[in-house]
Amino acid sequence: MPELPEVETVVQSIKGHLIGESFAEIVVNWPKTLHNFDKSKFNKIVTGKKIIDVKRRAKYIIICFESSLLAIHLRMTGKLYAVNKINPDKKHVSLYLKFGKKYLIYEDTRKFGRFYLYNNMTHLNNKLGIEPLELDFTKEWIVDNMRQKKRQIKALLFDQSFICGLGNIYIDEALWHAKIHPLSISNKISIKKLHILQSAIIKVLSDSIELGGSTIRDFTYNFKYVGNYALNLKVFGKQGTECQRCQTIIVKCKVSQRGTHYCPKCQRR
DNA sequence: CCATGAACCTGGTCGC
DNA sequence: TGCGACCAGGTTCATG
Repeated sequence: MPELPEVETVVQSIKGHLIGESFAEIVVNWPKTLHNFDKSKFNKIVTGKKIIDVKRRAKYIIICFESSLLAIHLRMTGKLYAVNKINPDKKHVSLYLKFGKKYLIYEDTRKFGRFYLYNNMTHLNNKLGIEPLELDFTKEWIVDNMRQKKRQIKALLFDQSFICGLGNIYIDEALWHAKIHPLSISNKISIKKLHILQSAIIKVLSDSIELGGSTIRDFTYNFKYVGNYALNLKVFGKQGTECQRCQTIIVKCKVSQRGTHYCPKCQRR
């Protein structure tokens, strides 16, 4: 489920349920989900503590308490949602948390997702890069920082310590908008294209948030959540179809070990 | 510093 | 219908 817009969508959908409440119990079915703590540490530090905020940092969902926080990363298939009743037929429920009369369910088919427990944001802030939807992500920033690196642009955009929140879908989309080949080397891209890339990243992410994220395949959210941004995708999953700008057939290849979609005519190397 | 490949997991799809 | 190969929105670690 997880790039910035999808994570933001999750945060907005659970926030109202959680603020002001506190967790009464944790039930863990897949212990590895708890990355740097266990059930007894959770009970000491989190149980009974008031939830004062729920927010997003990069692709992490952050549940804040007075003097600690839970950071949740959905990785590939994690889903986090609030319900009034447990559904015992659900497969892949890695863990759930009871709060008030409700439950916060964490479901994860592939079991890659992780929960982290920290005192504050320092650890995450130290390893995460700039937030693309914050005001300091400017045209000057992207030009300065791309010039200092000498890397394949797609790999660089994947790097969460550089710009955070982008993933395979929105990288391909942003590069198409800016007419940049995914293998272009960061310090050789024209200033003009970098400027377009900066606005394309912001546009692609914020448009998607507005539409509730992209729901590819069957990743609907707790029945009521269906992201509609998939309708706006220009290249992701469009291999074999015509480019909307020049009618050339979109191709798919591998970059950074990931399926990569681009227009061979608009996006020259 | 940078690129590549493997590992972590399960399920869906495609070709034979 | 069955089976193997390959694919999937992410991150981290080891290796060259």
